[in-house]
Amino acid sequence: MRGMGATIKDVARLAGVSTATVSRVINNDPRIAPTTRERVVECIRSSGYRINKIARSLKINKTHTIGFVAPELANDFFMTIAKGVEETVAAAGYSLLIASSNENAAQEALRIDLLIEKCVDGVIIIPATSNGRHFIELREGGIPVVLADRLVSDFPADAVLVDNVQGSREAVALVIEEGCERIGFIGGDLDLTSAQERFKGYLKALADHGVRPEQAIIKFGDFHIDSGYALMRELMEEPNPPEHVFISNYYMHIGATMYLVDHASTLPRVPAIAGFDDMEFTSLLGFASVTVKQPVIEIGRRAAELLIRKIEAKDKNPNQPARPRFQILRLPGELLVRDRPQKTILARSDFHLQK
Amino acid sequence: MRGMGATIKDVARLAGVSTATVSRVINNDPRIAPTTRERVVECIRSSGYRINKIARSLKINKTHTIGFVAPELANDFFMTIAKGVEETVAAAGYSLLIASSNENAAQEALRIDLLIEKCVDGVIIIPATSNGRHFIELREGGIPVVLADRLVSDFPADAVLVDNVQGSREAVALVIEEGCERIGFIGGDLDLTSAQERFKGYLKALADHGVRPEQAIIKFGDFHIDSGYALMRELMEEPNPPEHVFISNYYMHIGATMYLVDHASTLPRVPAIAGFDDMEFTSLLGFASVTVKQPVIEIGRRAAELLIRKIEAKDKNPNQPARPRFQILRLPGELLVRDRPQKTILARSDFHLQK
DNA sequence: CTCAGTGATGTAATCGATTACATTATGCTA
DNA sequence: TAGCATAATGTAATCGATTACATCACTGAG
Repeated sequence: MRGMGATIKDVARLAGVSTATVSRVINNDPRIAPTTRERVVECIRSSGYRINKIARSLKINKTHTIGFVAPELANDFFMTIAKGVEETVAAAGYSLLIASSNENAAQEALRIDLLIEKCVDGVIIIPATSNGRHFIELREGGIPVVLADRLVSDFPADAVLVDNVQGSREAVALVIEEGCERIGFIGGDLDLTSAQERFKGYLKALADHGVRPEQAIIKFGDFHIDSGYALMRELMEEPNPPEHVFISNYYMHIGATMYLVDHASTLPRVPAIAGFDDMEFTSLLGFASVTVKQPVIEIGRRAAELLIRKIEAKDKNPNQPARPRFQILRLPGELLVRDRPQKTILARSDFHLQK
Repeated sequence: MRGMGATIKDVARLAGVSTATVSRVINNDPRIAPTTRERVVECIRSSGYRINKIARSLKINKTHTIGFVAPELANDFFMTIAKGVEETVAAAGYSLLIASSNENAAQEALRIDLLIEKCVDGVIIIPATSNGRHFIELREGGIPVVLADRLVSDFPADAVLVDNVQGSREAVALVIEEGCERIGFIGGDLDLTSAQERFKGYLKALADHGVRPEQAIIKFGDFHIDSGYALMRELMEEPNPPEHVFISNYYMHIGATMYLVDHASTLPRVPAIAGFDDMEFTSLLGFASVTVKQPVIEIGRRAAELLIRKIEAKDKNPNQPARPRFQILRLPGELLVRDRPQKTILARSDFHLQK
């Protein structure tokens, strides 16, 4: 913290006024005489005074800080949401206290405790698991919450996320309509609502077209690169592998692609991939046919807007809002159709370490 | 902020003790009688009391918060540094106030002002530009600073970064030793020290081997995908394009690869790429020969450790540390050698929007 | 028995702001 | 010119903790 900066008292003494007057100048209270204001402003400058927002927060009971909890920081998807959030809250005069839950409900609970103690004005959470029991402490503390990307059980709340069912349903439908009915599925842990919903969309698309789902070519893992790699292997080692695979997240898509690149030469037929998520590098993944592009930044922006609205509503009317219904905003995904799956082969080489 | 939570006063009343006693219990002061402690603890639980760290911070003049300023949030490299920082500071009991400078010195200055006013205990900055004049306000406020990844002029400070010169020098040397002397260069804005240093390493490697640099195949841009794409085009449109190109950052490497993929069929010869940075997706970039892998998380960890040491030193001895010399920690990069540049072609297709 | 020492707890000032309320000065009306 | 509205500023309580110092009870030494 600041070592020995001037305080409001120092400025007051210097300007020969009371601290109340200085405070009013700082806060642009209109009933300060222009000449006084000028003198105070000058003293503020000459003393190098800077407001201490900790003191201010204590008094006005508002920190202008919002908490953001994500399962992981080094993750393009989550951090693009964070970017949307930061943009939006910064424009509204808030700053962002960020915490990683490390994909772990216990750590998530700890981080939330900390945010509460630090008196954040609101919180945006990308839940680590489907377990939201520990979020109720926020509610008890009267802290507005908005969830992003995923929902949780035990804790109904406002949330902003993509329309997962619709997205995967459309992508899979498109593949079927192009003439391929046997579509494999690679998905994330069904504990996560996003994984559930994307699976549901897949099943719906099949049902819409009278296609019966086939156990053997439906695989679940955990939304990470390695899992995508492993599951694509499992699929390709089936007696009768599918010619098209729907992969329900970006990182699994990458892992699966890596597997195909590594084994392209030995596979009888390289499948095409329909994928959920279209991120910065998706266009480099050689086997993609269709992808569902999430409006990722927009998810962050909307979540932040919603949160700020809630905070300001609460500021105006601090007694029970008792709003009984929560708002779940499902933004539409965008279907990106690529050329027919390429026949060319993507190159990948493992490296060996030198020296 | 919290609506109506119990305060230390409420707990004190409930337990029939003074607030001092409650505070001592909270802070594990040993001279509290076991029976009293028990009673107070029970009252804390039953009242749902949580400490208000804002009030505490005001009194003890320490927020246990550190600021982190990066040029961009949705960036794998910066956020991997952030991950290392978060891990480390969280373990030491600090939390992270994060801000994006949007690659813009003016915004950077604003964010730093805000961090000062919020009384952070220290700051880690990945500078947006080489201009560090606005950092001196931190010094004046007595706030410890550590820079990461880049240095700035006008503000000598502790810093943690990779050894850029050494990394690019080794990578380029390796290419030369493999028999290719005409190596193109694609680099970032020389305003950034990282861009400067990597260029310097390139030149040094050439000089080491008696190779004269060739203006026409040395191109500068801005460390982004589009710039990499554009510069690779420029290079390939030279009358006599090089057969090997050194690209001095991850995103430019990606952009350049995209250009090559898009134009592989029309190019007389697709160059191999030696690159600075080896990130999650580098192995998917088909033309890489050698890459310099930065210890990215480690940069974040070390920066955080250094900062925390400085903070704690200052806590112990708040008067002028006046340490005259700053510590610049240059971590070694790791050279990753891939198989010879692939002859296979990576596939990429642009998409068209449907519906 | 007295008194110093020790342990447990309380009193009250303090951190740096904000703000309700009080006070004073000023101008305007009748 | 009295009287009152209004403008400008000051006084002091307050936010919720921490902590130096004071107090008090008890123990054991002399």
